[in-house]
Parts: sequence; C-alpha cells; structure tokens
Amino acid sequence: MKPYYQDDAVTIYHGEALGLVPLLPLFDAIVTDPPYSTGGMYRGDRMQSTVAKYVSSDTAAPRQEFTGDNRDQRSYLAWVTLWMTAALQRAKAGSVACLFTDWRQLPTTTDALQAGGWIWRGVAVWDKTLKARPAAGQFTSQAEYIAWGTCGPTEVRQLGYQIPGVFRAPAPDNADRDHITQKPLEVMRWVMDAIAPGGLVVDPFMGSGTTLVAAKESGRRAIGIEIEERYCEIAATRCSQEVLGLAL
Amino acid sequence: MKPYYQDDAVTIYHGEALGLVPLLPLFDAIVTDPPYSTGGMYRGDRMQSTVAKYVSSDTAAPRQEFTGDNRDQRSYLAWVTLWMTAALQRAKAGSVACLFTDWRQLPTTTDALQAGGWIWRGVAVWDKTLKARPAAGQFTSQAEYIAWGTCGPTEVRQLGYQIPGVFRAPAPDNADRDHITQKPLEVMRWVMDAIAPGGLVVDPFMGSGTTLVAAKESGRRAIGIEIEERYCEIAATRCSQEVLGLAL
DNA sequence: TGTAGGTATGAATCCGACT
DNA sequence: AAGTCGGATTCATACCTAC
Repeated sequence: MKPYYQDDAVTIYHGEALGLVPLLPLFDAIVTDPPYSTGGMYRGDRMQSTVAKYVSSDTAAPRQEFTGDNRDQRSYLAWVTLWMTAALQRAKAGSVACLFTDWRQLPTTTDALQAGGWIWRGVAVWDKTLKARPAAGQFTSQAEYIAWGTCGPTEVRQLGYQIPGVFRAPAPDNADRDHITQKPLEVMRWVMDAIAPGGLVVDPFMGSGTTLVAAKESGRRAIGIEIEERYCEIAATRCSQEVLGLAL
Repeated sequence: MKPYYQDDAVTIYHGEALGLVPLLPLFDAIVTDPPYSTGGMYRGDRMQSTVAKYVSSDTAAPRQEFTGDNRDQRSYLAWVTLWMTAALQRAKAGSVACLFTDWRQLPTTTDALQAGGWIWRGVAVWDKTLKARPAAGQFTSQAEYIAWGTCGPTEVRQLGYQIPGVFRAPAPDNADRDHITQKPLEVMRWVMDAIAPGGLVVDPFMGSGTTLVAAKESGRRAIGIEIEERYCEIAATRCSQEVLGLAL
C-alpha cells in the first residue's frame, strides 16, 4: 500500500475503498460522504465495482417520484453495509462513524450503519440555509443529514460545551468548489468536535479532501481514500497548503 | 359519530384513531404527531411511563402521562401503516401528509408512510435550538423531523415564497405546556403553509390541539381525534378561545 | 427601562442495583 | 440471566428577580 501523498498528519491512498479499508491501521473515526446517487451508478449486479462517478443531489433536476422499484436502494444498502462491516474490523472500541446522506437515503443509511455492526446513536443535520431551488408550495429540501454511531459503548468526553445537532452553513458556491458535493470546511470542523482530539480519522470517499483538511487543522490525523486520481491531487495540494498555513 | 366539540372551523372527536379515521369526511391534509414510542436505547427505557422517559428527573412541576407510547419498532411500523392506509382512503387527490417523528423513528415512519400508499416527498426539520438535553461529547439531539408526502401527484401551488425545510423554534417552557410533547404554535403555523388554504386538516392524535388552533387561525378547517378526554377538553378550550380572538 | 446574575429544565442517556 | 427500575448527569437557553 503505497500512499499517493503523506505528511505528518495526513495520508492519501489512490484506490478503491472496499479493497483498501481492510488494510488500514486501527482508527478512531470514519467520517465520509459516500456517493449517494439514486440512478445509473451501478453496473451489472457487482456491487464491488460501484464507485464510478459522483452525482450531486444539488444537480438533480426535478425529484423523481418513488416508484416502488427499490433496486438502487437495495444495492446501496448492501454496498454501504459491506464497507461499514470492513471498517468495524479496523475501528477501535468507542470509535465514531459519521455518514453524510440526503433525505432519500437516510433510512437506508441508518440501516446500513446498523447492519454493519455499528450502534446508531443519532442523526445530525447540516442546514444549508435557504437559497436552493424554488419549489412550489413544498418544504424546501435544504438539509443534508449525518447518520452517526459508535463501535460499542460511547466514549464519554467532557467537552465543557454542547456539540450542536443542527449546524447552519451555506453550501459553497459553484466557483469555490473542486468537487460537486464538496462540503464547507466549517461543516467538517463541526463534525471533528465529535471525535477525540489526536485521533485517526478515515474517509474512504475522500473527494477533494475537506475531511482531511479539517482533521489536520484541528489536531487530528487522517487517512483518505479516493478512486479518482485527479481528486487525490487536489486533496494533496489542499493538505500541503494547510501544512504551510495557507489554507483559509 | 358525535363530536366532543364543534365550531365553524374545528371539530373534535373523543375516541380512538384507528376506528374513527375511516368515518371521516374527505380531507386535504393529515398533520399529526403520534406517540413516538421512543425514549431510550433499551427496551426497558422505552417501556417506562411517559413522565419517567421524557421529563427531567429534577423537574419540579408535575406532568401528566399520555398513552400509546410503548410500542416496539415492529409494532410501531404496523400501527402507523394501519392508520395511514385508512387515511389514504379518505384523502383527496393531492392531499398532504405530515408526520412528526424523532430521529430514532424517522426511518420507520418513512417506511410506514410509503407502506400506507402515500408518496414520500421529503423530510422537514424542526430545530428546537440548543435548548435541549446535553450529551457529553455527542451531537445534541435537538431536532424533530416531519416525514411528509402526498396522495398521488403534488398539487402545484404558487405561494410567492419558499417554505423553509428547516424551522428554528425553541420548545415551549414546561409551565406553558398542557401536554408533555406540545409543539409551539409557530411550528404548526409553518406546517400549515404546506397545505392549501381553506382545506380540511385532520389530526388523529390531537393532544392539546395545537394543530387545530394553527389551522383555524390560518383559515383552514380541522378535525382532531384524541383518546384521552382530558386533552379533548384542553383542546376545545384552546379552540374556543381562538374563536373569541383571545388566543396568543 | 436596562443590565446582571440566579434558576429551572429539555419527546435523554447511561449505568448500576434489584427482581 | 434477562428484564425492570431509579438516580445521576450533561449545558444552552429562556425567564425571573434584584438592583
């Protein structure tokens, strides 16, 4: 396993999550935003070869109606369960898992979390604030969700402050994004609060590496896995800039 | 079917939801906050009385129990599906369903919504703000959720403004509540925005009747069903005060 | 009317003791 | 043993009281 990039806090592997997760060192947290598209990403019935492209919930045109054909959702469940099961084997006791999801995949994601052997502890909300597409007479879909849980009993930490369960931060503008589903750094900083300082954070679907930057910046270590080399490059650049104190 | 209370906008029936829903006139929306049967990781915790589960141990003011809050998850799914199926039979095309739930029952609730034949359209978030019970080193559980959907295709309405998908409002103070789980009126006003003006709103688990007050106040009609007579009385009082313009 | 300080409490959760 | 029960604990926030 040769890293694509490495510094004292961050390691990036260029490769496929399902294959690489079992080879990771023991870690303290898995924080990730898997591709949760609802169509066209599964080739054949081999779920192992799934990660092909990222689709943003932001870019979807009008919402598809629920048709009763759960094929994609079932595959998604199986696939998430696979790598969460693998992750559990490499997780220290008390480790935290944070899985980003949209409203449509939230029930599937909590199922997969539990099917993978993790204890589901709750749902946190990223409120993207209202500026999204207009929807006539319907609740605006302005939130993403984090299904979170632990490996075994919770590790009790006295922080002296409460970690909000709802976090408000606008999504980055198109121009400021390297990746179509890129999260604002503030959101990832918020998530880091739920993880013990100094711990090792794993993101098997790294994308442009916001998780790694937030982890490093907040005194944690991180490992990122990404199948597309161009994102490995972007993330490596962001992490090394962070080294020099240039980020943000 | 003899009403417990009736005025020109509001009707209250004292009785049991499963039996009464099939007898209702055709309606435009079902908005309700069923007993979540939640309150704890462990079965034992969930089987406690509602006061033991939901009221802080050091709370001075006495609180009233409410019933129907001890189902396990399987039963909860079956039960919600039952009355949502019945409701669909009395729902006009394009009707809206809004089911309140907490994080733990959210996946079960969206399953039940769909199992009952409704089309799941999204999740709205009531952010209770950080005035919530803290949990050391964990995301605060400060939100409740609304699983919402429609009976058939959405009825397109031009509102001229967007309905937020995340709504911030602190839970009412202990002293200002008649029911342990009473919602703030503002929250119900927000929900009413998703329902056509003048429409008939049904709440089969009325409690202290906030849904009815919000419906009436916003120019809609409402039917409430409640199994405990004490809450029928409270709701009737609130609705009649609203008639006289005394509420709020 | 304003400001500062004290107090009560939340649709929890955890854990140990007891039946 | 598995199931029940009860007490301790967390802190941001709204509200009340006192100056």
